[in-house]
Amino acid sequence: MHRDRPYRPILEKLRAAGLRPTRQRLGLARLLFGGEGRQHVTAEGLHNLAVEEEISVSLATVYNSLNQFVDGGLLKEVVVESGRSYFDTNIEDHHHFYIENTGQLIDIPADHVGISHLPPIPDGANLRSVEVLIRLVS
Amino acid sequence: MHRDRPYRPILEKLRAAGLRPTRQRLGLARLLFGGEGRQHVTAEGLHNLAVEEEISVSLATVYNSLNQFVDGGLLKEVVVESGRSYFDTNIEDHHHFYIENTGQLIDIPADHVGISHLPPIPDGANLRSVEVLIRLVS
DNA sequence: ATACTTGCAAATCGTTTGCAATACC
DNA sequence: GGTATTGCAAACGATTTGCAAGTAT
Repeated sequence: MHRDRPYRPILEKLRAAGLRPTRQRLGLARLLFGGEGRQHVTAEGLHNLAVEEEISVSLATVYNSLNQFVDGGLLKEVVVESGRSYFDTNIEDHHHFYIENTGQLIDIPADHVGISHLPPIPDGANLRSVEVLIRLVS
Repeated sequence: MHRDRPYRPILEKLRAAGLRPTRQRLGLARLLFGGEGRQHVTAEGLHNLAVEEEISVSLATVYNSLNQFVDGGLLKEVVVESGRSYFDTNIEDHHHFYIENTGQLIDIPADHVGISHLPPIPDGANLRSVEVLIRLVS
């Protein structure tokens, strides 16, 4: 690859996830994790962003990359609407506001929600996550 | 309509929601709210059930009916996976366990989860709901 | 050199819709 | 009779996949 900005940390991120740092994965990762760092994106949104930034990548590759980033622990998927997937660059435990009419997602740090007790987990099951989703309309 | 079991309460439910009690809506409503009362269904699951019970109804009508039931306040939609919608006959405020590998949903009554504090709601927004989803794997 | 990745177009999945035939009031 | 509802098939939007061409190590 030609002499682009190195972005060592992003390159490392990809390697850490076991992904070859290809032109398109580097470009997408830079949009997601570099500089201003997007919080929440949809596949289509990220593709549009890439097009604006002159990063040439197909929508199929955006989908594939997002899934690989999720599998590699670089992103979390947030499900708030059936039919559209959001991806969150915040991979820590946390919660969300979802503004239904605008489709906007807003992070809520885990410690801003106090959960005082939970029911016992069904036999034989293992806890994956506890997600609080606060639906709003504006 | 021929002399089927009357199921007065179900008929009333439909009327209350402003829906004509047609053969297929009555059949579906009976599956959902009558007797054993299913908790959680998908459109396809309900359609299969209908076929088993010899209720002749098309998948399109199942989808339409489920949406009408939601609009009429007879059902709630639960979003846990993008790409598939679950419908819940429990219309009270409550939470869910979701067993990811089996796709099983389990209700948690609202008072089994203690939420001690929430962050302030963004300006100009109105609260719709607070949903706790506990993801599990078994 | 080899295995992995890409892009395109076609395929798939769940869901919605147009419209003619049918059922409800 | 007039309007709402149904069923089918076609349309849909989001996402995935097969495969030939291109790229990273």
